[in-house]
Amino acid sequence: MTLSEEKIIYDERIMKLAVFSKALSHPARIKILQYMEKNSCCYVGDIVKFIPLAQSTISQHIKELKTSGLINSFQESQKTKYCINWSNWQYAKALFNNIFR
Amino acid sequence: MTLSEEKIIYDERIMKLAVFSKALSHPARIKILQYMEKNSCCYVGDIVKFIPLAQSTISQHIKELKTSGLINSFQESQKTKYCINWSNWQYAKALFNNIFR
DNA sequence: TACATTTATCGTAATTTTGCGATTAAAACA
DNA sequence: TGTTTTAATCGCAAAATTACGATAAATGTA
Repeated sequence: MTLSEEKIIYDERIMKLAVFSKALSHPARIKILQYMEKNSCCYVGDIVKFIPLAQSTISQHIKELKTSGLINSFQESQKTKYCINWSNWQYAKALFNNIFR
Repeated sequence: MTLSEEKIIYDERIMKLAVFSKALSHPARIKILQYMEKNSCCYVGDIVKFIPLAQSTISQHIKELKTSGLINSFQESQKTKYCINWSNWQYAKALFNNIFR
């Protein structure tokens, strides 16, 4: 990044795979996803009870999962419900299947 | 890590999945793996020609892939040959398949 | 023997990640 | 209305990641 000052361009699918992989690269985030898969959705409080990390830390991990596109959120008055984003989930599945072909 | 000073213990499969995901969480490393998959193996120099990053940076990425267990290395006099570690590759495939079930 | 090739490693800087406690904001409830 | 519940965000510190150039070590070649 010194000589050219240009960022390398990677193709779209590689970037998506990197983003999904990064989402999965922390064990707490894997546990959160597993919980959501099993229970279809969750609230932040469920995960706080499930994983021994501070509420703010759990919130941050969930935010990252959301940024990756693997989950989305629905406002339910005072609570926020988080669920797997199944279309991106399928996309991720396809990308991982493709590389581990 | 302040109150308890104890690290959370995650189960073995979750940790492995996190490690494999981290390996895949950088686009350059994905490209390296794709190159190796196609060409069965590679030398550092091949990747330096393939991806516009400094040789030291490529070396670092390859080292990380090796640490993750997804690749291994064989010394060939002055060159080092890197190849996919197929048994761990299969293991990774199974873990990703399992979570994206 | 001198030089070239190949890769690893060191030192460094910039950025990102991880984790926490404290605080805030909004809705629900008594 | 005051209190509780739920979750987001801020500020901060420690650690890890990413990238580079410089250098070193080992082998091959002229």
